[in-house]
Amino acid sequence: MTETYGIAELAKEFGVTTRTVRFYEDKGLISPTREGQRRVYSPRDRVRLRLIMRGKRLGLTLDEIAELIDLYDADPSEVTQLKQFIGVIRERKTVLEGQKQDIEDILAEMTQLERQCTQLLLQKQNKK
Amino acid sequence: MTETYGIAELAKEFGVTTRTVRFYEDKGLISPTREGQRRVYSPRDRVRLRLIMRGKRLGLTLDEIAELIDLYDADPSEVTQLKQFIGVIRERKTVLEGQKQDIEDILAEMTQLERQCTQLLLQKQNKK
DNA sequence: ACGCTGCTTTACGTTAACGTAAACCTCGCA
DNA sequence: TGCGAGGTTTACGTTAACGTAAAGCAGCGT
Repeated sequence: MTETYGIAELAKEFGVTTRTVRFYEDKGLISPTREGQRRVYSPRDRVRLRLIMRGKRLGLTLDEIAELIDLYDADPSEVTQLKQFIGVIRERKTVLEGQKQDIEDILAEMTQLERQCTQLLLQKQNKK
Repeated sequence: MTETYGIAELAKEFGVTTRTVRFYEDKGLISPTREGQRRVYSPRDRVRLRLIMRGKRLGLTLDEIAELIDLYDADPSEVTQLKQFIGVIRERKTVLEGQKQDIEDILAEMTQLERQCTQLLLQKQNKK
């Protein structure tokens, strides 16, 4: 018996509403089974939700997230598919590396700005 | 005479439409001067546009970007303001560091996935 | 004078990602 | 047996970030 979860349970864990969880199902991002009319979520569904949240934090759209999830899921056996698969991964990597660079740039600037402010603050307090 | 730019010029440089540039003005993100009825953009406006684009790449909303730009602009002289200012910067930094971590995690996974695929591809080709 | 090109305002349309409301099951229990 | 808590479907509403279309001015080349 593998573990299962209710919708409210999962929603709470990820800090979203049940509406949101159902919405993701509509979009085909997760596919819980049913127990009567109720949705039952597996650990696999939980993993997907975690991936979705991570994607959202990165500013991806749900469609983009769906693409990425499909990438993990699809078990490509044909050679042409494999090559294409690798291509998509590389593209994604390039984008992500760009974003990482952006973040590092901004972080550097902010650290600098923070230093200046702290400095200014110290000066002001010494004068008093 | 400091350099100026037309709207089409700037739009092209940043790969957006003129509509977008005007939209950012509506939102108060940039404030070009006028020459008759035409908009005239300064180097300062260009810098703002660059900041806006960077923010967008990071998945920030325009409102959030506006906040950040205000942070750079506001020249805070009061001590309480300064402290608040530093607080906001630290919050932002925390968020950004989280995102950076997310990206690094995903990048690692993708590299791994890519390796597996390349491996698989080689095997297939050797068998032929 | 005419027409083209580029800019302008005004305003309605569109997509993504949910929010929110209504109306209906159904299970456990007081 | 009644009912409240939590789940369900259906469907219309909302916000952000523009797209797109209409209609009009301004300069300038012929």
